[in-house]
Amino acid sequence: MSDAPARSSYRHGDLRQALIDAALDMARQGGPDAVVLREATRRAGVSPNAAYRHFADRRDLLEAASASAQGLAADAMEDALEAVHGTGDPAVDARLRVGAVGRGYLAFARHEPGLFRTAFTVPNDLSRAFDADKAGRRGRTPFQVLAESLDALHAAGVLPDERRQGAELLAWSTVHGLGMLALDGPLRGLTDEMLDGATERLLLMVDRGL
Amino acid sequence: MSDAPARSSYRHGDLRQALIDAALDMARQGGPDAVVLREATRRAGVSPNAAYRHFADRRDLLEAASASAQGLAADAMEDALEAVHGTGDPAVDARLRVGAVGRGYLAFARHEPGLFRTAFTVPNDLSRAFDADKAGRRGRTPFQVLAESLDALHAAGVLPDERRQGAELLAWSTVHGLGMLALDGPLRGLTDEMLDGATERLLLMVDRGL
DNA sequence: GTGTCATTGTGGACAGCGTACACATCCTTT
DNA sequence: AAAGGATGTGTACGCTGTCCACAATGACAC
Repeated sequence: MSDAPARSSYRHGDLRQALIDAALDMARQGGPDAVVLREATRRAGVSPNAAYRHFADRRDLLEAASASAQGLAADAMEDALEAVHGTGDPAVDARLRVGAVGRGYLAFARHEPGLFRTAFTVPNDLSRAFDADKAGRRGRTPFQVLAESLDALHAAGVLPDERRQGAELLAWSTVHGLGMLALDGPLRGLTDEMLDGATERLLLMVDRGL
Repeated sequence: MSDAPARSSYRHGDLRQALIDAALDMARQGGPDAVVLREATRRAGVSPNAAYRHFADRRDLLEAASASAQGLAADAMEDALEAVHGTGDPAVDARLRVGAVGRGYLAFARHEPGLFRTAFTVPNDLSRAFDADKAGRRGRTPFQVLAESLDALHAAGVLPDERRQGAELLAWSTVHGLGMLALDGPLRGLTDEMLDGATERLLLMVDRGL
């Protein structure tokens, strides 16, 4: 538990990113409420007020951390997507991919509950769902990953025209609800098996009901 | 903005309930994070530490407020249920009622966002989903209202045996997800019409997909 | 180089929070 | 009337987010 790395120069280098990293780390453990500005500056080896040169206030820092967390969520979704083995049948593949997106989302919720809540629980409207700072390693935000998988479903003829619009809402709501209920909500303490079962049934319902 | 009612006696009367009411009021405006213990004691006209005679800590107070909020959510669901006009056909009626439960849940989310988040976002596992302090005016908790409407669906023969178990998870996840996304999540700022549309499509999907 | 200046850091201060500890007041029971 | 538990008060502590004035730094014009 030594002090901070004691930067050599007066300037820090990249304080903004260091603060976001620290915030992300706290968020990982305790969710958005666990993000405390002073502690972030402490970890960066800097005085509390230094943070205000990079963020308007705590909320602002939290939003930056939330954006990063969304990027990590996107990565989890891309992971799941890459794990899909194509069958050659475009319609089947498109459906498999939509399912994978949902599975990836829920995997992220389960493996990184703190980050999940930080990503999707901090106010943040749709108009900014495409900001680059929310993108994962492949350059897509979670919303984009979902939307494009639905586009493919549409292109493959599985999802009829009149049901394409707003399909994001349905799909997202469903998996998001399970994630939230299983995390803080009344569904905590479900065994992994029960969650797996619920996940598959949910995805089946979406597949049929979209 | 006068001071507190200045209770006549040294004892308060029912401080516990007064604190819960104050907490509920704060939660109504700003959700769980807006519940501050000291402010609650101020509103009750009592010193900060008095709260500790009735609650272990802030979290404990918040949980009591959450339980009350769940009772109010149950009321909204019962309201929606009472608004259903029976058709005489048990199967149709059962389906209508399940839909009404979902609609009531989402109506509560929209009309009382702060209370909704207080009710369903504060950790709280299933094992305590039947506690009396979470019940509404008709004595049922939100979970019970849902579960019993699904029982009816099952009894009417609409929901086959093998799909009855865990059906709560599916139904609840779906509406809860929409509620959360529309509140703090990335779906804020949707117009009422869009929300209404999404709600109905979602309920339709559940009706078909359960 | 030297002077100027915006940028990015520090230090000290303040109010508000949750909570601990010691003490005061009241109600009930004997 | 005395005792004792329940419920309230007072004071205090460390922590938080944030404000203000000031200091160090690096970039650029001359």
